[in-house]
Amino acid sequence: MTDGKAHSDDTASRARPRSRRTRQRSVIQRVLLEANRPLGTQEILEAAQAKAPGLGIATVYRTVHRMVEEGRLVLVEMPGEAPRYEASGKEHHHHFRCRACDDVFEIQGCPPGLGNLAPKGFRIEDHQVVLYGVCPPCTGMPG
Amino acid sequence: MTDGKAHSDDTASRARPRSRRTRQRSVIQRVLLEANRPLGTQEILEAAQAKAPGLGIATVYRTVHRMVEEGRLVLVEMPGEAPRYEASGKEHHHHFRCRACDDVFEIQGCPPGLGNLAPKGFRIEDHQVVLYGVCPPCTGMPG
DNA sequence: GACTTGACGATAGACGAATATCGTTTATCA
DNA sequence: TGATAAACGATATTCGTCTATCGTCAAGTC
Repeated sequence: MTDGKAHSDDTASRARPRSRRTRQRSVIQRVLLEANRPLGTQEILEAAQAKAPGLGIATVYRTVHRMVEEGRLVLVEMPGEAPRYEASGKEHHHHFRCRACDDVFEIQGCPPGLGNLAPKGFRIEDHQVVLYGVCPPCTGMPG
Repeated sequence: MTDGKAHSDDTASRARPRSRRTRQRSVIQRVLLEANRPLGTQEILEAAQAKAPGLGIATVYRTVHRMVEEGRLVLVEMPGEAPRYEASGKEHHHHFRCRACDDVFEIQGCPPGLGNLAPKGFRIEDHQVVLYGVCPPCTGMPG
């Protein structure tokens, strides 16, 4: 570090260059925050390009990383798949992955007794539950 | 395809060439079947090389794939990590991942009520539970 | 409107995991 | 024991994901 906190704009993290509000950035943010499910980079790219033609994959990565750093986005990893991202600040929840459309949905709630699963000696700090099956649209049922 | 099934050796799967019992193969199999936890390809390689110096990574992949095809091994995927493999035929179980040593352990049992987690309309076919924390050796406790 | 520089798009490169290739070794069996 | 081809080790190649680079564009500011 050089002179550290220069004057004011010195929030929690480091003094990052003042960010600009661009069309691409707001589109990507809107896509992510309005989706009620975790999206992968390719999904984000396609959804964003619908609203901002020409938008490139590098911008998706740049924006996603920035949002994660800012704490507005959370990384969601499903076994054997590329990372997805979802809006942060939600209540504790898990995910459901549809085997028909490959989309991932949020599942509220949490099975009880998870803390007692591991035998004595294991210190459990966290957990993750993934459900697999078919989502309502793919079963032909309404939401 | 040419003439299809030629004469006899036409079991359930395709007619695979008669397999040979080599030192490398038995070492890898033993490593996997004796480990009571899922192993990654690198782990397998290192463990196997201890008993069969010079053993190469290609042989690990070859053997693992063969064992999966044969149904003797099961693919275990943890979020955001490379595949692991464990002996098949075990009872339904889940996994615990130690954040200190990165090893993955089997956890017997299964939290109740998983089938009721998803809202109406979702057809749940399967599930996976991953626990994170610190394993007994890493906490300094005995097994 | 002009300037500064953060952000953009395109794309080459890095990276780790997995596969394909190929000459050599060796298990198997007549 | 000798012939045959499965299996081997080494390594080049591929693959998907992500990062770095760079010339251009445009948001923010005076």
